[in-house]
Amino acid sequence: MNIKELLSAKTQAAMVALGLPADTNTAVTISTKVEFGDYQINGAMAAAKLLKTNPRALAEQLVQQLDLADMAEKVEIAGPGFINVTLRKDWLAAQLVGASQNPRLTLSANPAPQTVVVDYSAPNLAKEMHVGHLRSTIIGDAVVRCLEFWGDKVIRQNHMGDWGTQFGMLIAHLEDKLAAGIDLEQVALADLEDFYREAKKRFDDEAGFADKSRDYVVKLQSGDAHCQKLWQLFIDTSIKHSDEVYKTLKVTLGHEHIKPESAYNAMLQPIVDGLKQQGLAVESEGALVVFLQELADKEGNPSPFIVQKTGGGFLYATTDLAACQYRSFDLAADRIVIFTDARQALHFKQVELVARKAGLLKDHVAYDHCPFGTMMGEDGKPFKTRTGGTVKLAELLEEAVVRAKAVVEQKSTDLSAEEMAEVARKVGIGAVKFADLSKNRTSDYVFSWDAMLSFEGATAPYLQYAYTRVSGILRRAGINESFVAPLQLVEEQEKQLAVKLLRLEETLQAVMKDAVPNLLCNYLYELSSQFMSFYEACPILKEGIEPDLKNSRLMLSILVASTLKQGLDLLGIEVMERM
RNA sequence: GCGCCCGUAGCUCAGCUGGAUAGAGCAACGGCCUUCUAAGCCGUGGGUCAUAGGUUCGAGUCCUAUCGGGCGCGCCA
Repeated sequence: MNIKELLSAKTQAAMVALGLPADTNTAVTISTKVEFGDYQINGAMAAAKLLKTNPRALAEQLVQQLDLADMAEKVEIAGPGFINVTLRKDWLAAQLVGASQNPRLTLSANPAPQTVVVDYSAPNLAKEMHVGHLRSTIIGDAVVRCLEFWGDKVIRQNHMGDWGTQFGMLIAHLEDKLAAGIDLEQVALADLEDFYREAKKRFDDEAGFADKSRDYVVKLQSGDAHCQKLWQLFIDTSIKHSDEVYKTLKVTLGHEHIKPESAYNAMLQPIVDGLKQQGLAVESEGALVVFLQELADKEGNPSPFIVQKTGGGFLYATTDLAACQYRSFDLAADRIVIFTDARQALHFKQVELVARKAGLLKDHVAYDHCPFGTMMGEDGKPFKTRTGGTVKLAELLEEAVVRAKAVVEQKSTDLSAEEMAEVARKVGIGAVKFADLSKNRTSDYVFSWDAMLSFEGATAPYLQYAYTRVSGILRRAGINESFVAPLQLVEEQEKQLAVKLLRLEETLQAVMKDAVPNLLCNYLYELSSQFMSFYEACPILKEGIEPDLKNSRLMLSILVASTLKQGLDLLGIEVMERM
């Protein structure tokens, strides 16, 4: 059910009947104020300009053409030509029938399922995951869950960084550690950051180490068995680290989704050869470069895109072209969605241009690079800890659970110790995820321990608390999701809840189109907030409530519970019956 | 130098294809627990939407310039 689409379709038909072109913008939106009804149609004003008529008169003609009697109790023209639609309560109630018994809730069927490749998380295996990796990982995962819930075929791709030049240095260092008889997991790679720092220090200071490192990169990439073995050892251990973080975050990435940079190695030379043959790549200053006139500066100097280094080495540009080919042809993607930080925006623009020219992307395939802003410190400068390092993701998550536990112990005194630990985990992790997911993807954002670990206001615990309140009612009433009763929307709070419940599809569509889960966060917060108001204003299990009204309110509560639970699940946030 | 992103309340942020009197949360202040979980609810105060022009019936949203911040621009990823 998508009320906005329904209204838009009806408006469009009415516009065509009045002689307007079929592509006229109907401009159906949600009303900004209760006085303006539930939805408003704003298209009459722009259309009037097209027909050179009076907008108010056109609005009146439109209203006469529109047949909304079944769904609207009031259709009013206001101001210069706004059409305000107030929906009928019985119509709203009818739209919700059966939703609680349907795993898709109020969603309609997906008319054209797509194959969508989603590239997200992509940690650099040379280093431990830090807070900067949070965004790509959980935004990507939320979008993936939404697409799957909607009914698209999703192929997850974890484009792990396992093939860069720093791996020569890392395996050279690892070789020496192992030679010294040090246990791999317990000592050598327990802390990837320390390991990296040690290796870097030797690379900078120790005579001969840098040369050996460079030699090892070449050997590794050309298939030398000894280097491959050491590298594999390092990669396996490093993946274990990211696995733990994924598990804690409830991120749906597994080993089967790993498609690391190294996996494209064999495709690189043929791609570069192809670019040369097509005349796209030319030699320049010893390297092979594709010059892009589309991205030229004011003087007409084209933007260079290096696909092969002097000496023959390949770069991430080449790998990303290979990824285009693999996803478009082997995986048969209709759409490719990539989550990385905004600094790579130019790079991906170049990749798409070159891939399309070279035929590495089929024409119909959408290529969406979804950037997100840089993480800033509370001083507004790029984020660094006091020691100049980064905050490890694992540490942030641990701290979140510790802080949540303190709150839970203070507020949830009638839970067992095990229940408290479980609630603390869900609240702590949920808070971190919600804090990040609820922000607009594109702007830079400020990293703050306190903001990220806040449990009051528009936070995950607020939504989780709303869920426990509904659960409490259903538990006390002795019913579960299979309970069915007719809905009667009497109070304003009840009607508003119904409208909000029916807005799930609208919200999901917007989230999937632009890969912006913050809209789902807003939606769920508003749903919870409206439920809280309903909870305060509309008693359910108290004395003197008519049985029909009580059952109707229980029905509404079940719909809120399912939508909240499902919605939070789409964000990868867990709920609980009590807290 | 050129390019991309951003600038909304004291703070952190919403604001969907341009729409009516710009919304939340935090912080501040005032109410509400013998009645479905007070991690809550109800209310008050707080804004020249960076600045100046422009397009439009209508601009936080589109265009231009300026200021401020972040980032990117040939062999790292």
